[in-house]
Amino acid sequence: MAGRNLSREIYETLTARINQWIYPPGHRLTEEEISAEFDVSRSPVREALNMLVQAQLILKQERKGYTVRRVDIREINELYDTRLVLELAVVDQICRIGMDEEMLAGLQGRWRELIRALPEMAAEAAAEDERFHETLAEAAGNRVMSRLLKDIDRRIHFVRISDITNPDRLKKTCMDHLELLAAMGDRDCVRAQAVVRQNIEWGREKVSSAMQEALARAHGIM
Amino acid sequence: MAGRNLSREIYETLTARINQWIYPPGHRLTEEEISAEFDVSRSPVREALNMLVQAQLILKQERKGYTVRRVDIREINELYDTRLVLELAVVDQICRIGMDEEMLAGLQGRWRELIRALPEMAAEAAAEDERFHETLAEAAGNRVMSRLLKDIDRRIHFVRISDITNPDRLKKTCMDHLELLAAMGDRDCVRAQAVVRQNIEWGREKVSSAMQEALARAHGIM
DNA sequence: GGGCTTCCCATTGTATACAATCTGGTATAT
DNA sequence: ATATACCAGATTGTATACAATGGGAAGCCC
Repeated sequence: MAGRNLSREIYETLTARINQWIYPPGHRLTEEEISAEFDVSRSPVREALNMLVQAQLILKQERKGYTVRRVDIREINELYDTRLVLELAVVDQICRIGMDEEMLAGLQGRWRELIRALPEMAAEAAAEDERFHETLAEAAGNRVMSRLLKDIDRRIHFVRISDITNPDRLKKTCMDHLELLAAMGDRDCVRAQAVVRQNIEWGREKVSSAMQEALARAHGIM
Repeated sequence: MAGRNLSREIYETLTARINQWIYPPGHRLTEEEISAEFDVSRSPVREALNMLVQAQLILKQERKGYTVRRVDIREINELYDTRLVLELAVVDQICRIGMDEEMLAGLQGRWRELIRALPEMAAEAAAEDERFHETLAEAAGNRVMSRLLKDIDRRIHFVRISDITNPDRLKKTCMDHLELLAAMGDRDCVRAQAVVRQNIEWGREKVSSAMQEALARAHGIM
């Protein structure tokens, strides 16, 4: 059973399960059990679990085991605060140095497309949204911030997914993105930052309802 | 050879060696070699190396090996930019909510002590400095930012160490910290942010000279 | 019955063996 | 002389076996 990277595959599968609450918060994971399920040895499983610990998705208690991290409202708020700070900096930087015309046009095109083809495109929208923020951070010329934003997004993924799968919310997300792009095109920093602030705060308000949805979905599956 | 956590010990030893440029950028590391040196199996070594990859200190090329990451000036600048953004947010938040009187007094006391006992205290100053920024982030009530700042500090550690070991620079660091504390005590956000900005920009200017020092130190050791 | 002790089981921590893959060089054919 | 095929060494990827630890349940003493 060798060839391609097992650790990564297992990591991604487990990540998905955690995000979908198939493994709900508090769920216990053991190396033995997972290696049995995937029919691999403990070695790659162990690496996958270590990655999940690094990604802050699970908790490791030495010699005791792994558990899916409980949702901590305060922490989610801190993540939103941090994301806000970083995105404001990114947008500020872009307004300062200006955005590549081609990139701007490309993003606008894609999001206009998306808003037109709603809600069939919803599935692709999730990935597209992550790419949007990633592209912005890169446009600002700061790969470190780009990566931090990605890490933060991963940790609030289960909340954001609600924004995306719900057609109404997705529509608002599209509008926000287009307005943000327009503001940045005009290099209007104040307006751009206002959009970002509003967008993120609006997402934050949805946290508790998103959690309920996640819980319901988890129960629906089981 | 079991009992305490070998991976962590190895990780910390290797981290120190990388920061001191005992393993200079580009240096190759192999699991076999390290396990031989520490007289342990490849398992804990492998975990330690994975941690170093996560910490962005080394690079892993699948089925080829590990190398100490080369210093990338652009990346260092991005790290400084990110650190600036986060620290400004922390200070802003503290000015907004006010700082615990006791904590403020404690920090002021310690840094006045440090500045008085210069330069004998230089050794302790390094750890004290990291604790300072950590305490601030916690005072702002955002543990996520605290952790991110810590991660960033780890990655620019070899630069910061120059600021600390050099008596003149250390003195300036102390003064900056005291002024920052004073400004935050007055809840004077503008002044506090100005101090932070100045302090970080000043550190950034020292990057290239710090790198030369690190290189010289590395050669001196060898 | 309550508290203490002891033992066993679950689980991770570590060691070792084997498989797969990449790199480089060398031999061979043209 | 050059290009190609192939072999050997180095290195990580994976599997398996054993050690150590911690927790909980059962049993025992009071």
